[in-house]
Amino acid sequence: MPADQPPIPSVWARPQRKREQPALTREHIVTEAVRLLDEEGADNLSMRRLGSRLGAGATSLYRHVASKDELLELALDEVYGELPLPDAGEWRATVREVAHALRAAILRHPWMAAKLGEAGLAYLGPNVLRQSEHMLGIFERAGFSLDEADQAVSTVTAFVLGISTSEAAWLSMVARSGQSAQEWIERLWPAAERAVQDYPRLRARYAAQKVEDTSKSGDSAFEYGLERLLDGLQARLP
Amino acid sequence: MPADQPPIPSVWARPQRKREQPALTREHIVTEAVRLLDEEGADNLSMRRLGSRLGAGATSLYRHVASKDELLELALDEVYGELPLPDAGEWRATVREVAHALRAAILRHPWMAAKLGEAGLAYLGPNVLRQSEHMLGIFERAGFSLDEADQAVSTVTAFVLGISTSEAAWLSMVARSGQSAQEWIERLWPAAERAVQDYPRLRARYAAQKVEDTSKSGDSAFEYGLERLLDGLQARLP
DNA sequence: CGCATCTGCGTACGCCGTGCGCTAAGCTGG
DNA sequence: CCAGCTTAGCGCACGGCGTACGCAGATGCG
Repeated sequence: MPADQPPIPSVWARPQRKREQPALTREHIVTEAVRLLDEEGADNLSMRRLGSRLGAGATSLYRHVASKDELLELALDEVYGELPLPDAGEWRATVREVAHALRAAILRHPWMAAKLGEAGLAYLGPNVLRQSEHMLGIFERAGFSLDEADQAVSTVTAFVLGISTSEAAWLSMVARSGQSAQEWIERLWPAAERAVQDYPRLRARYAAQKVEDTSKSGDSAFEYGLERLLDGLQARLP
Repeated sequence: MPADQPPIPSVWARPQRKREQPALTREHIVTEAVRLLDEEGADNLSMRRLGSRLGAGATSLYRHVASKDELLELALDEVYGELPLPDAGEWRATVREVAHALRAAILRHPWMAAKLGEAGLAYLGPNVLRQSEHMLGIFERAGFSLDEADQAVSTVTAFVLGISTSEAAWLSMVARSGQSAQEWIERLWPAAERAVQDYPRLRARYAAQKVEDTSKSGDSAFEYGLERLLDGLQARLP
């Protein structure tokens, strides 16, 4: 380490970065965190790594964010902000649109599912609140009481979260492995075949899924469940 | 550190623990891990802590378990083993029973929800497989094709997982805080009130929930959603 | 200009998961 | 009964983690 030089009395040599923009903003940090999570997965988000991506030290982030957990809550709410607030005529179509959008967001950001599982939905992010209010409105206008609309929203959200979580876990696993989904299936196949051999129904299912396109079968399972749910809700209306 | 003593040539002094039972078994480790998770939450499970609970060093566990992740998969499957495989007459009642049992297991072991979110359901634990096969059978006997039974199982499971995950996250948060649920609500109240004040429907909902028993309202939301889902599925049968 | 305030950072602490190589206990074949 | 091999458990060490703390420089205010 060289001895610290005497300061050079020149305007040009002076550091002079005069905080044109504060260089580190909560917003900036959160959007970069989302990027890092998307690109490298939840395991690879550390304050040090995030800091260095922003050209800053790890502990500098703590000026803008209380803890890593808080940062993750912010990231979650950020993604919720991507969701639309559609308001078409027919309630089923509207709910369908929101449900599809939520699932799409989770599949775009697979780390979301696990984090939602830890944080729950009670954490009061403004975008989450806005989305909830909006969905309550949709069901109320469809003819549900506020009480029942609340339960309906919980039900639909739970279904979307639950089914997308499984898909997201699968996506994360494949992404971590660095292989393609097809390769991963091939590799898993022998173990899976052995595991299900005592279960005739599972065996038939696995065999069928081997030849299917994985993402297509996810789509159809999602749509099937969503329609059943909407059917069940619709039956409550006069 | 004292110099190592010369060995005492007596039968009684010799260590003599002759591996009556191997003292550390995969089974033993997994059940203790579940206990630790239940008592202290997922954040407080570390290999060192688990080891010391078993009177062993942290790295000794690795003789029986490949990694912490694998241990968690084993713990998950262990809990799945608690679930019943009911086989009564009416399919709705049977599905209801399984759904309630799964939710109860998640609420008993709140760490499960988050771990399921990371691992997905594709991890081939024998107890998970048995449960899946059983549910496929229930729906098939009810009159669904195997194809549709598979989607129905996914749907019901997704709903139960999704809604229980939210409840479990809430329970974990309360447990971590060391306070009672009621105290926690009181403390959160001012912030919540401020957050929802621009959203009339949410405001009404929050106000109503303040006086309700939290676990009761969880029960009723669960039952509502489950019945709607079963209604929607039943409509597919002749 | 002087001072209070705020931002970023270096250092450090106590954890974590886990790879590696040692010891000693049991098993096996002669 | 011995020699050799397998195996369970452990101590140590490495690199990484979240984050508390206090300093240094820049900024904004009187």
